[in-house]
Amino acid sequence: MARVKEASTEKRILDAARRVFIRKGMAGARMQEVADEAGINKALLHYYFRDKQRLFEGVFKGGAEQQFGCIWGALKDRTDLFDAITAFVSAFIDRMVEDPLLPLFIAQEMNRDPEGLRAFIDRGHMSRQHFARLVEEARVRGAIIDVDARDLLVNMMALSAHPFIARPMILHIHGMNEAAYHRMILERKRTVPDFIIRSIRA
Amino acid sequence: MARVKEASTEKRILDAARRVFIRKGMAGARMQEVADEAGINKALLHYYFRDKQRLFEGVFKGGAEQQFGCIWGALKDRTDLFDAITAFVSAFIDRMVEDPLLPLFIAQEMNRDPEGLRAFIDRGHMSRQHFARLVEEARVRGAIIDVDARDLLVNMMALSAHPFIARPMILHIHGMNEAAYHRMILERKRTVPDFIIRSIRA
DNA sequence: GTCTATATGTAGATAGAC
DNA sequence: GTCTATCTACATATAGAC
Repeated sequence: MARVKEASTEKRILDAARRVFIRKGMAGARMQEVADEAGINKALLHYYFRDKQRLFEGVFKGGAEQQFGCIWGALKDRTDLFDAITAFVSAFIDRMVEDPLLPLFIAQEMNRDPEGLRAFIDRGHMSRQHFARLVEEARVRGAIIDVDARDLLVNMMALSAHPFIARPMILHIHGMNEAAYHRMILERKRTVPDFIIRSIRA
Repeated sequence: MARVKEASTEKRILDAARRVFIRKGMAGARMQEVADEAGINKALLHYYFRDKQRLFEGVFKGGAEQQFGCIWGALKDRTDLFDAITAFVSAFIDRMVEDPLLPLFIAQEMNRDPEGLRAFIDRGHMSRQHFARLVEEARVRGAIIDVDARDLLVNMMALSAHPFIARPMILHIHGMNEAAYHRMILERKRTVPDFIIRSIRA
């Protein structure tokens, strides 16, 4: 038992399916591609997960905490709005660097089936309430101008997520190569919070 | 000839295909659905456009001017950076209200085939150069802090496009109904330029 | 040009041997 | 549990009548 175990077949299927679904979306994903990427055979997918839909759910249901927990979590511990904004954007970008296609995938699938990935999102509810309180508190003590907390959160998510969603467009428009793009992304962990804070500071 | 003509079959196919492709993406779109929506029969699609790929190209090749011309055009005529930002965001949002699924579709398809929609994007090249000059000019005369024009443009596009791309998520996260969402979108024609300008003003 | 009917290809799903 | 072989369903594409 001291021997390092190979990842179980089920685990390898889930990992492979996750990559393929995120890369191609539900409609574009092929069971064959998942099988190939898991190093097994198509029939075995159906043995573990009855059909494509269930495989999809097996991958993404209940994975919300793992996917976004760290991002919403970054908000939770903060007592200062500006710190919260900085931590959120930084955590968001860090997470997306690991899985650059995730935001596009989620946008795609939520559009196809708004109920489907609801669990994906719900987990941050407490954190969002906390964030709204930080905004209100900062407004009361005159640290920021009068802004809508929901609008602000939309802007934070937009500025964090969009460079990943629009990656091919940005590469093309600005004639960037991989390295330049990656540099821009990393710099945005600093420039985006600055951008946001400058615009709301009283 | 004074009689009002029905839209030609080819035109109706293109219109229907456009709607279906934007709604479902290339992978998710079905020829049958296009045929139904055009009020004709599947075989006729193949008569006019040899296959699905060519239909897709027939819809989206060369349509760049129509799709984005008005947005880049909004930049072109401006001599003041702040006016340019306001006009761009406003034009972008107006355009997206007409076709709310367009930004998600483009992100999706550019990811699938980065070459495919290149023509879609290229048209704004002159406008982007003009925009970079406006940024530089504003910086020289001390109207704004030192910002990277490319980053700024990314932020403008992010703040304009993301609410459309993430619509289902925003509805869900903030517990909005259609009306509230629509109100927020329209208000963003004002709040987003304010947000941007505040953050770069010297 | 437009239709009905049909062929072809591909992907999801099952049967059954090992 | 894992494989090969096969079935079924569906989507794209074509043939041919009108």
